[in-house]
Amino acid sequence: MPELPEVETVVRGLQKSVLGRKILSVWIGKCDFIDNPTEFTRLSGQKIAAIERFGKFMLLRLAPSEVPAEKCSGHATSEEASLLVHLGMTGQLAPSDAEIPFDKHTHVSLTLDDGRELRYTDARRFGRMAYLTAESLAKEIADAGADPLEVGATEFAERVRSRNARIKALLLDQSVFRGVGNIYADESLWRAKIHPARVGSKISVKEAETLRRVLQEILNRAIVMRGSSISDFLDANGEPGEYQRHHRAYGREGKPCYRCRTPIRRIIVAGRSSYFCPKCQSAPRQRKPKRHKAAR
DNA sequence: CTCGATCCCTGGACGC
DNA sequence: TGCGTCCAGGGATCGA
Repeated sequence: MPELPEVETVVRGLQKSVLGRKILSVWIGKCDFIDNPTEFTRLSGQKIAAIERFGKFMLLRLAPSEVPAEKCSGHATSEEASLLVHLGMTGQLAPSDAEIPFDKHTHVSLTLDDGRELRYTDARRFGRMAYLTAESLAKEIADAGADPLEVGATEFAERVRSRNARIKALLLDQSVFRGVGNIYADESLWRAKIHPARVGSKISVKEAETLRRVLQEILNRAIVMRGSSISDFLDANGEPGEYQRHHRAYGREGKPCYRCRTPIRRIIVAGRSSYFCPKCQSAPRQRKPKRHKAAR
């Protein structure tokens, strides 16, 4: 499942393989995951001028490809557009030789000026694509949370401690921090010894800083290892990542904690599986007064 | 504001 | 082999 490190890995691969290429034509299959499929015709003739990661999104910045100098006098129409890509759970964006047949779940294919095709393949179609004008891009950016790799101690603590939602929910909330998903949320909480059901406002400044530090360490380390391949994540070269070998909590239900050997437990927090060590990550003192649950 | 529930979607695991 | 069932999960949305 692509989170920040996986998306960063794909972006770096695409920067090497398709940056600067011109898009000659567009093919679209199923398009229920595309905001505005009819706009995709505008991709033709544009150049991939930059490729960036924004949270879990990839942003392919487009630029009108050069026109013979004498012909372009106006050039005012060039409102900079972008192609937004979210890989969802099973999305892949990678160049492919044009002769290779489409995968069963290839839904978008952009023919490039070097004969290859940049293909989007996504079995579950939990991803998202959109052709964004500068204006709609600005709105996407305005709605996003802080970049977890760049956020400072003060802002991190503020974003956590000003909320009454559980820390797990806050980490997953893309309007709080952009790019963190279930794996890296659990991994960072385990490392910081914070229970996933702790309420944000009850996290101490010290704990928040520990969490920020380990989250950044984990994300950076995972980027170096080219992400975690849990289900079917492959980078832009079709290769899996390695970070899943370093998971300490995620997916380890019943297995011994790497610190204290206590079996890792799995509970649902914020509607998501949450793996944690019941000994290292002590439960919040006061749970909400849930009548039947409290009785024992 | 925060929560849970529901939906989207398919493949993989599992039971029979 | 082939069903049926359950589960995974990011995000949108809706009602409590």
